Amino acid sequence: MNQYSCLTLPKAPRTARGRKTQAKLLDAAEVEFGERGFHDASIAGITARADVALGTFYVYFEGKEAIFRALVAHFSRLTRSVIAERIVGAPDRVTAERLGLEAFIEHARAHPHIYRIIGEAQFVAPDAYQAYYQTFADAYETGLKAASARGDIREGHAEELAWALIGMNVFLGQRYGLWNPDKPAADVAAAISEFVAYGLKGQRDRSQA
Amino acid sequence: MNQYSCLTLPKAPRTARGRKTQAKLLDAAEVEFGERGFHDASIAGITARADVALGTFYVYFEGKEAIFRALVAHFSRLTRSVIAERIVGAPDRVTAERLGLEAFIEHARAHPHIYRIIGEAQFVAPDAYQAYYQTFADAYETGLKAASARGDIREGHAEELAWALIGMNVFLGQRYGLWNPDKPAADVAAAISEFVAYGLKGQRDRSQA
DNA sequence: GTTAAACATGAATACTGATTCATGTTTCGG
DNA sequence: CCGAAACATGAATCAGTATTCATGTTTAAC
Repeated sequence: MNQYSCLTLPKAPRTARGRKTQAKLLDAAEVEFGERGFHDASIAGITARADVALGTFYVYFEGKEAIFRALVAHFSRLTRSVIAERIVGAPDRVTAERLGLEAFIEHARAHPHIYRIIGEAQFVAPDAYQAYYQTFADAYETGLKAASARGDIREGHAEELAWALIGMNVFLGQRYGLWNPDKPAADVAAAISEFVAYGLKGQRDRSQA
Repeated sequence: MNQYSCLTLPKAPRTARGRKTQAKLLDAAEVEFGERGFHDASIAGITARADVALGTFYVYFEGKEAIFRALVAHFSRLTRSVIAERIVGAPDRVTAERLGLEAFIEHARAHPHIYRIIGEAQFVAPDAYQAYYQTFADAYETGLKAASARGDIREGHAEELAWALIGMNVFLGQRYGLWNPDKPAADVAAAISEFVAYGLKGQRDRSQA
C-alpha cells in the first residue's frame, strides 16, 4: 500500500493519515488509468476506488496529469530495478540479455496496467516517456561498452545496438507478455538468445545456451 | 489529394464533389490528429482545416473514431508498401533488413504524423493496432522462412525473430527518425546491419557489407 | 486540553466538444 | 430542364467531467 513513499510528490503529506490517503489515491489511479486509459479515466473514478471524496484528490495532486506523471516516474524506476535485479551476477552479457528479456516479459504479464500507463505516456507526457527510454538506453549503452571492453562481445555501435535491443524487448514483451501470454517467458527468451548471441559476439558460443 | 480512393470507407460518396470533400476531410484529419493527438483533436478542427462546415463531417463518417480508423487502415497499407518496394530485389535477407530499416527511418522522418497516428491507435483502436502488427509479423515470418529455406539464414524461431526485428525497426525509427533525425538513415541501418547479419546467419559474411 | 495546521467533503461551477437536425443548395440521369 | 438523390450548412442539443471552494473534522505539537 505504501510503495510510493520514496517519490517526490507534488504535495507532500505531513501526517500519517495524509500519507495513507495519498497512497490510496496512487493505487486507485494505477487501476483506473490501467483499465480505462488516461482520457476515459476520471478523477471521480479514482476517488471512488480509493474510497475518498472527490475534493480530496486536489489536496494531494495538482490535477489529472500530475498524478499520471507521478505514476510514470514510479513505474519507470520500478521496471528498471526489476530488470537490474534479475541480471545482476549474470556470467556474461548474452546471458544478461536472456535473463533481462525473460524478466521483462514476466513483468509485463504480471502488471499489464504498468505497461499501458507507460505506453500512453508517449502521448500524455511525451517528455517523461522520452526521458524514461533515454535513461534506459544510456544504461544499456554503458553495459554494452563494458561488455565489449572485457571481451564479452564485439566493439562498436553501442548506442544503436542499445535502442535496437530495447525495441526488441518491448515488442516481445508486448506480444508474448501482454497479447498472448501463453508461451513461457523463458522459452521466448531462449529462442531469441541465439540471435542475440550471434549478433553481439559474431560466432557460436557453446559455453552458455 | 485523392490518395484515399482505394479505401472501403463508411459512407461512400456517389459524386465527384462528394469524393473530393471526403478526401479533403481525410487529409485534414491526418494533420489534426497528427499535430494534436486523438483526444485534443476536434471535429471542428478537422472541418476548419478542410474548409467545410461542421455538419458535413457526419455526411461522410460515423464519428471521430471512424475517421481515425480509416486513417490507421490507410497508413498501415501505405507503410507496408513503402517498405516492400524498397526491399524488392534485395540480393539476400540481410540486405533486405538493412534496406527495410533505412526505408522505415526515412519514412518516419518524412511523415511523423503517420507514426503518431499509428502509435495512438494502440489505445484508441487496439484491435486495428494489433491487426496491423500481426499482419506485419506474418509477412515477416514468411520472409524469414523463405530465406532460411534458400539457405540465406539459419533455421528456427521465425515467429519470435519477426517480432524482435519489428521491435528493433520501430524503436530505431522512433529514435533516429522522429526524436533525433540528424544521423543519416543509411548510417544507422549500416550500424545495425552487422548485428543482424551475425544474428541471422551465425557467421561473418564478407560478400555484402 | 487547547489550538492551529492539516486533512476531508461534495455540491456547485465552468467549460469543452461530439453529435443531431431542420433547412437550403448542387448534382446528374432522363 | 426536371426532379430526386446527394450533398452542405451551422445553430442548437446533449453529455460528461475537471476543478474550485466554503465548510466541517481530525491530528499532533505544546
